[in-house]
Amino acid sequence: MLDLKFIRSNPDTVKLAARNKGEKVDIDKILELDKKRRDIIGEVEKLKSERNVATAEIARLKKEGKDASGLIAEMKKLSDRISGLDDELRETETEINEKLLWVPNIPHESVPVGKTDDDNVEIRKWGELKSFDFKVRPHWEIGEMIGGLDIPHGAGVSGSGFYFLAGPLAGLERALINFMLDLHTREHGYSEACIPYLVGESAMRGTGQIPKLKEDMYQIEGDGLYLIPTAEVSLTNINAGEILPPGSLPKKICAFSPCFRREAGSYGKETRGIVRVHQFHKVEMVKIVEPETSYNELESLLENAERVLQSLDLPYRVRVLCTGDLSFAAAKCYDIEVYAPGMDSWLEVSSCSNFEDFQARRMNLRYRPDKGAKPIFPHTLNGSGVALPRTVAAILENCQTKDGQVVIPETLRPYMGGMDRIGK
RNA sequence: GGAGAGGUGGCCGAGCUGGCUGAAGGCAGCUGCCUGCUAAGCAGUUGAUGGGGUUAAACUCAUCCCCGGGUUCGAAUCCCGGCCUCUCCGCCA
Repeated sequence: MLDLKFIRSNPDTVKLAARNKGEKVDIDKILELDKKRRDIIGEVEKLKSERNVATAEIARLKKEGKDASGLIAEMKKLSDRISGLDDELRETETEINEKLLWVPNIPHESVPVGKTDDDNVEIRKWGELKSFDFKVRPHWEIGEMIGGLDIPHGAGVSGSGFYFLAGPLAGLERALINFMLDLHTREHGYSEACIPYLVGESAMRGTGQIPKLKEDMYQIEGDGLYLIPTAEVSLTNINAGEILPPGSLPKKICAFSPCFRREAGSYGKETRGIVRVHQFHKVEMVKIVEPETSYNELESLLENAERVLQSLDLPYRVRVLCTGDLSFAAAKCYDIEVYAPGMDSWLEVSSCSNFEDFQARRMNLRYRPDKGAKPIFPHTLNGSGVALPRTVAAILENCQTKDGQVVIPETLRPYMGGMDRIGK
């Protein structure tokens, strides 16, 4: 959420940002409502001030045993007017807030202006694309060959977009989770958290999934809860509504969680295999930091995520998203895409974003820089470190052998009881 | 799920037979003073949001005692709904 005062004094900046992001919002309508709101406030507060004076007078008269009925009758009328104006004010504010929730964050000046995925700019590549002296297979074929990737039964139990992992492949999944958490907690300075997977509507609003992306969320009927699409929601909202004390930033937390996404409207795209599913596991990193430091923190967050792929020796590229591909709440975002030779495509396994104070404002998360200082909105960031199914797919495809085995990356072997390959 | 109790400022804790109570008292914090040092003591001070105002402050007005409604000239105080916490019972990994 943007600061209403900022919108008031920089309407053109906000309009341009929305246009570059491909969002339609009526800023002028918001400004008009804001004007109306301030007019009402001026009037209603004047009346309340009058009432406060009269009320004290009534109290005094009564104490002295004098008659106050005339004044009381007068105040009754005044109070009616006040409550009428209060209603109107409340309605106006509700309307403004509702509209503010639909105003996207402003892209950072370093973000390239563009429309689609094609306008994203590659920052760097890491690792060698391996050459194979046999016909490389996509991960779903390898998964079937070595056993353990069971998509049909997932579909049978839960519908399309769900799958089972079994045996050593399930072990690979668990090894990856443990490895990533160990890396981030032991070497990157994050503290580990176990988090709620079901969250309330206010948390979803806080990080920006609601209202705009509501259709993509699984909702629990009857309880008003949502299944998290990412651990970001629980982690970033952890101190929502609070004022963090001096010295408490930066706060760096990571967590493993399942992620649930309806993927509404994306059928037909990338549906083979396990690169687009309704439920997957992910290790997520979240930072809450002082505003001046947030862009440095974004770079180190990105490095933390890259380390995962480097340790696994998987080639990847990093791209900075253009304005049109940037998500609603983000000011800047890097995607990390791992190369999958079987599919001959780059799979997004991490998004590292800086939201500046957009989320903090929505969830009223504040920070007091020094004792006695005014609270400010901290900046929030998050990045996947990294998403599992696509990483598993990339391992299967990059580490496959001619005779249909998969060589386990050395880093993971200690996590798999020393096992060095999967397959017959 | 059933039965009770409760949610007040950074913390503890009064007020809750409605009226200078944004809120006593205490602790913590800050600023002076004082005392060889420390401790103690004395005086003062310390919340948030929004409107107006200012280059910025100062200043000023309104609102805020879990949240949302209601009663009333006036509510932290009374009434209704919700959320959360605690205790006991039931259930359960």
